[in-house]
Parts: sequence; structure tokens; C-alpha cells
Amino acid sequence: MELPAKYDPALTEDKWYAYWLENKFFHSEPDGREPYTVVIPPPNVTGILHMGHVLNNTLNDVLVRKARMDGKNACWVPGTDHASIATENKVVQKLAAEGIKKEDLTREEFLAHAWEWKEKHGGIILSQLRKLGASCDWDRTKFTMDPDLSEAVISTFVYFYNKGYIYRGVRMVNWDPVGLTAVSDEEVVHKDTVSKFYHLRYFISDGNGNPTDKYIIIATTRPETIMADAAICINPEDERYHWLKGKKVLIPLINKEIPIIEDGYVAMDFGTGCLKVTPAHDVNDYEIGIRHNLPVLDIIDDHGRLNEKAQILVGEDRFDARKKIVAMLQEAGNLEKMEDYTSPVGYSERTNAVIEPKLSMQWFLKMGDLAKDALEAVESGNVKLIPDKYRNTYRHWMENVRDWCISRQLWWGQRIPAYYLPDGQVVVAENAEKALELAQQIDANLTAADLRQDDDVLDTWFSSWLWPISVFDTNKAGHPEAQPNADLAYYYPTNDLVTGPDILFFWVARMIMAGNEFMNDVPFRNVYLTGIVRDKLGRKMSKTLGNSPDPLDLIEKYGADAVRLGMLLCSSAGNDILYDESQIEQGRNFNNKVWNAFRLVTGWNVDDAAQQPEASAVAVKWFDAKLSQIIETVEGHFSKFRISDALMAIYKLFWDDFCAWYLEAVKPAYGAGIDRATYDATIGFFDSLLKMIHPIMPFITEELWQNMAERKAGETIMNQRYPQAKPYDTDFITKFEMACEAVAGVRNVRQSKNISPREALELKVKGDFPAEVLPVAVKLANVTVGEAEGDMSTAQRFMVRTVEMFVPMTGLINVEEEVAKLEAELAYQQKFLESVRKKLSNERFVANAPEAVVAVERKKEADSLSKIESITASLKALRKN
RNA sequence: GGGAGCGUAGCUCAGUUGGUUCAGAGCGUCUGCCUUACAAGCAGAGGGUCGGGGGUUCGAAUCCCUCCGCUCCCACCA
Repeated sequence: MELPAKYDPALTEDKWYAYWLENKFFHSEPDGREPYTVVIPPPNVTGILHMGHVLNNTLNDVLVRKARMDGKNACWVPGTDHASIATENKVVQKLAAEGIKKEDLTREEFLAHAWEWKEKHGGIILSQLRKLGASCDWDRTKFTMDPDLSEAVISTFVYFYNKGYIYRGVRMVNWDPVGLTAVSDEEVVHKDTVSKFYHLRYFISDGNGNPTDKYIIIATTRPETIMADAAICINPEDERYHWLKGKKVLIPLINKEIPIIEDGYVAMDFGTGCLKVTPAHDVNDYEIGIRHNLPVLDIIDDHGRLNEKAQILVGEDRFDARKKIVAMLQEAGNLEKMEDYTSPVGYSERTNAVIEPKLSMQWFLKMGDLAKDALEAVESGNVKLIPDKYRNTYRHWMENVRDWCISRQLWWGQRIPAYYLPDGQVVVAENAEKALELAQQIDANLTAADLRQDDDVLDTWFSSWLWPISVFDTNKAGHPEAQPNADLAYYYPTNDLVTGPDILFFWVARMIMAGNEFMNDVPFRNVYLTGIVRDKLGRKMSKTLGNSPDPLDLIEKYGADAVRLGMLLCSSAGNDILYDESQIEQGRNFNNKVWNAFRLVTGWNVDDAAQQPEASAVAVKWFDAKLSQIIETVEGHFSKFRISDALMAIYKLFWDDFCAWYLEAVKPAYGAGIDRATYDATIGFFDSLLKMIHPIMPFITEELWQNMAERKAGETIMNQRYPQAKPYDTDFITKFEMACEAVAGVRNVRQSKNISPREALELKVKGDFPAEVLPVAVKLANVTVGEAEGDMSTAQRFMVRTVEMFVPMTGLINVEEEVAKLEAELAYQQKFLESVRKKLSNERFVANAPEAVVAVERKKEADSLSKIESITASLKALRKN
């Protein structure tokens, strides 16, 4: 078979992925083997593949494929997340484009549209993952709103409600005026935002609602909320304002009288020391309001517009109202001044709308006990975070966690199973029938028609926190007492979770909580936290910047293997990834290297009559040892999740050791056959190398492995055992390295003297050089080897460790140049010797340093002395000429 | 405001318990090569006061202090 000189991934990738699927190689069922389980961090069902997914899923796939080749029963469960807000937004937008308003639809009609959208456009990302080579068990694909997964969510709600952890109450929540829903604290992103600090005059009331000529100044960033002010607050210690005690002031424009109150919360050194208290529109103000029993006046509606309670500017958007009221205040003489001011403002993670603190009735889950156990799981090491610097962050969060607002004012999601009786009492049950039973215990006359189910749905994370349980067993979540089914018993806990640190709290911590609660065990042993993929300037990838390449374009251009390798090259755990296309080129180049090595090896003709050359025998012995050494290294890296280090070790083993040294050493002369022993050894090595590379580059390795020998139907590299290290001879590896250094020395001589590699040279050795590896040097350096005798002063000299080597020159050498070179070397050695001796003559060093360290210094001294001796001798000889 | 982390070659990063000739790797750069697997390649070379300063130690990239620069997380001073 004639192979092209360049590897074309387009010809192989789809073919082998289809083959893997046909043979169900990714599918896992419980059996007697040790399981290796991973659940995918479910991407949004609306999502499309971006570079972050590529990084994440490549890492995941490497771990899964490696485990599978280690003989474990690997199971990687894929799926998607229903992503309430994101999906509902998408559907609302799509309907709007068709002229349909959500308000005009019933809940059922809207959900029908949403499901239709999901079936048609959802889950694209899963097919994209196949292009990447992800070895997910697609038969197990799950969706967080699959009916049975939804049931698990509902059971979980009922469970926690009955346990007393879930409560309903009016609280100040983060309101998203675009998404029209409350969001949790974690879904609010604080960004420094430039705004104005407005200094407003509030005139003192004469007691009858009329202004006096005295006024105070308050500073605010939100003048549009003054109509909702309930008081002005000063610090009781603040002597500047003692005269205000007991007085009342008038809200500008509407002349409403409000009291002066005192509270230690107010900072005397910030702003003017006077704080306007607006309980409905600020969390702190709300709390002050509770302490002082202030009325709550909510003047902003769900869309962020002023409502009729504001009296003025009714119907205006809050930001428009701000501009207008400032003009009105100025007109009225209430604006003292305004200045630029930068302060953190909360934005909705999903819609980027400025969050409005808003009082509303919501459902909450108490986090106290759950968080305590989840913290313990990480502190005790039951769950390991990689890198472990995240433990601090995790601890801080768990120790300061607030109750989780789990209700969302949306339709797309699991509807809260709370049912209201006509009198306002509430019952919670898995379904309407059970709810009715409960309701009838309160009032036997009630019928189904009397119950009204809560309109809200649950936070999406309230379903994804069950993911490692519910993908296997939908009955166990919400039922800690239930027996796990066979799948859950076998696969849980999962082994590793690969995800981003941005969802450490959203998701990881909460999965640990759910695991503790329902399984009495953690959901995973290791959490590998990837960095964020940035462009090479360190900027986050974003649509607006246009710096985010489409992974599918890259796969088409370079192949999935190249993309995978390119991503892994720069991905040390926990660090951000600075992505650059050149890394993917490097991946492609490596593909090509592997491809061409394969072309070389499989192009050889075996000559059974041929004897194995000495050089080949040496190379085989060496590479056999080297292979084991690197396998050991790679296993070490894998055990510490140092994937990019493992990759680099394999990369260098293949490129430098196998191609540059081994293959060159065993390569038969042009046209000649290769002996059987060397050929078989080489094929064996190649086989091992392909297996080592396979988790990283699955496609090309399958292609080559399949072509390397006759394979039976249903055979695949992905189910072969990963190579195992055997005991190996490190001394021999060192000896071979010396041969390589000798070759490099000769090549240097050729380069500096402009001598063609074809021209044979002599190599004279003076000193103790391991003779057994010399055949390799002879072949690769194209030299004949002999002992150095007599005057070597006209030869080119170099050293391999402490062995002197000479390449005699036919022409005269430049004596001055050689002398200068030697003198420089001598000077370096002398300086080095001096420093070593200084160390050795230091009694405290000899007394305190470990024996081994001192021995090394003595060896250095001896080596250095021997080098100085030979340099001096060479110099002497040279100078005679 | 609180917390965490980072700063090592032109770039991206390793460097474990302070101790092998420890100052490294990959990429890039430079030089020479179309050598019959591969120019997406081969052979070779150069390149860093380990952010600055101070300290501990026989010994510091590594530990401590301090200064400078950067990043991230958390946070209710309007």
C-alpha cells in the first residue's frame, strides 16, 4: 500500500468514529471489572461547541480512554442541561420573531413551543462532541428534563420540604428585569461600573409638611428611588447631625415627610454621613427598615419601570427615570452637585441586565447543614480538588453560604410541586393527586379544582446537582432510604469530574451536598478544574471580540487529533489556557510525524536471511529500556492529573527517541532488507507507542494500528491494554546517551568544518567509553572508531562527559582558534573547580550536608580535575605546533 | 474592603522535601541542509542577575520580610 506523504484526517476520522459506534465500544454495562465513571458537565441544551468545551471534553476523553485501556470498565455519561433562563429566552425570542408574545400563550402552549424548539435545535453540541472523538456512552444520553429525571427533582423538593429544609418567604432577592425572574446570589456578577454620585438636598419639614430653609445633603447613586425613601438615617455618634434628631425631612419633588432615624450601620466618613433608606430597593436598607419598623414602598415593577406608587415618572424605565429625575431635581433646586463615581453593580449572569434588589415571595433551601457536610468532604480529602489551591476558595464559600433561592419565575423547568389551598395554606407533594390527599386532611371538602399549583419552576442547578445520581437511578434522589439500582450501585461514586472553576459552587459543591444526602457518599473522588480558554493576548474568548474560533472549523482544517493535542499542549491544571492556532499546527505536525514514521517502518522489506547489525541490537535494547522508563514517567503524570506533562513525555519519546535516534539507528541501507529480529522489535515498539498516544489522538492511532497488522473484525486499539513498564536498565540508557553525545559531537565538527555527512571520518577515543554502544555512534556519525594514540593536536576535540574524543583533520587546523577554544574551556573548568572546592573546604558544608550531596561534590571535583588535565595536555600539544 | 494566587528564555510554562553540572521543556529565533519516512522535515546554535531589595542557611528559583507589577475569587458603604 502506497501511503501519501501527508496525513489526511478527513479520510479517517468519521470512518473510525462510526466503527466505534457500530461496535458499541463506548457502551458500558456493569460487570466484574473495576468501574471508571465520569459524568459530563451537561452543556446547555441550547449550546454550541466552543473552545472551553473542547478543552474540557478532550481532557475528559483522555482520562476515559486511558482508564479503558487500563482495563477498567469505563463509562462516560453524556447529556444536556435544560438551562431554564437561557432556553426560555431563546424560545421567547424565536416566538417574538414570529410575532407571538409569551404573555398571549398559556403555560401549556408555551411549553409545547419550547419542547418543539428543543427537539429541533437542542443538543447540537452532543453531535459536535462526536467530531472531537469523545468516547461517551451515547446509549446513556440524558437530559435534565427527561420525565424520570424531572421526577427525581420533584421527589428531591418534596424530600427537603418534609425535612424542613425548604421554606417559602418574602425576601430581598436578585431580580432580573429582563429574564423576569429571581436569580440566586451566585448568578449575579458584580462589575465595577461608572455612574454618578448625586448629592441631593432634603429640606427639613416644619412639622406640617412644609419645607423650612434648612436642609441636609444625602448622597445617592439611585435618585430615581427617592420616592420610595422611608427615612433618612444618621449615625447616632455623628455630632454633626445631632441637631437633626427627632426632626422630619421632605422627599424632594413629592414633598413626602419622612423621619430621621439613627443606626450604627451608617458610615460617618462616607458620602455625607446621611443615608436615604429605601427598604424596597436595597438589601441593606431593607434590613435597616426591619430594625426600625419602616414601611416598605415598592415603586419598581417587574420590568424595571416605575409604577404608580412612584407618583411621578410612572411607566418610565429605571434608567430613563434616573436621567429625568436628575433634571427635575436640578430644576427644583434640590441637586447640590454630582460627581463621577465607580462602584460595583450586580449584573445577571444570564441576561446581563442590571440586577434590581426586589422583595418577593420565593422558595429557599436551607444550606447550613448541607454546606457543613460538603465542606467536610473536601477538607477530609474524600473529594480532592485539583489543583488544591481551590480548597481555600471552596472553604470560604461554604462557611459563608446563604440560603439558596431555588424558585424561578419561568415556565421552562420543573414546576414547584407546591399546591395552595383556597385559604392560602400550602401542601407539597409529588403530584396533584397526592397533594389533594394532603389537602383533604386539612379540609375534607376540597376537590382538585380548589388546588392551585405554584407557578414557579426550580432553578436549573436544582436538577443538575442530582446529575451523578439521577443519570443512573432516577428513584434514588429524594429517597435516601431506597436501594440503589444495579447501575448506581456499580458506577457510583464517579471517579473524576472535569469542569471549570466558575461552577465550583453552582454545581460541584451542590453535587457533593446531594451525594451526601442521598447516597451518604461523595459523588466523585477528584475534581479537575480547568482554566479558562483565552486568546493569546490573554483575553477571554467572546463573540463580540470575535476572538473565539469555531472548533468545528479547526477540526475540519487540522483534524480532531491535532485540535486535541493543541489544546492539551498548553493546559496545566488550573491555569488559564492561552490558545493560539500555532499549537494546533504543532498537533497537526505531530500527526504527520507519526504518519511518516509509520510509512517508513511499514515500507521495510524483511530479509529473513539478514543478520541483525550490532547497532540495531544496541538500539533495540536501549529503546526497550527507554520505553519502560517513559511509561513509568507517564503513569506518574497521569496519577497527578498532569496531562500536558504526560503528553509532552510521550511526544518527546516518539519524536526524539523513537524517530530521531532509534529509527535512524536501525534503518537499513537504501534498498536493503531489514532483519527479522529488528523488524519485529520495531513493530512491537510502534504498537506500544500507538497505544500510548491513543488517548490523546484516538483517530490516527486507530487508523495506523488497524493497518499495522491483520486485524479481526471488532478489534480496536481503544480496547487494547495500555503498555506496562518492565524493569529497565538505567545504566544502559546512560551509555546510549553517551553514544548520542558522541554522534552530536561529530555532527558539530562536520557543521563547523563544513564536512558532508556522507564523508566518513575517524573518531579517536581517549578514556573509558562504553564500547558496547559504539556501533550506534559508528552508524549515525558515519565514523570509524579507534583509540586515540600519539599526537592529537591537529584533531578536532570534544568531550563526552569525562571522555575525550578526537576527529583527526586532514587539513591543517587553525591553531589560534583551537587554543582560544581550549583556553575558554579551561577557564570555565577552573572556575567551576574553584567553586566546588570552596564548598568542599567549608567545614560546615561537609559536616551538615547529607552524605550523598557531599559525594556528588567530590565527584564533580574529580571530573573537573580530569577534564582540566586533558585540556591542559591538549593545549600543550597544540602549542608545540 | 476581605481572601487567594502569580511574576523563571522572545512566547507559553515545568521546576516535588532547600542540595546531582539546576537554571529546564515545548514553541519561536538564528545557521546549515530538498540526506532515498517526513521542508508540517533534518542537523546544529544562541537565548534568562529566576520581578527589585533585604534576611535565614554550609547552601535559596525554592523558606521569611519588604517593595513593585499583574490576575482571580468573595463582598450590602449608600
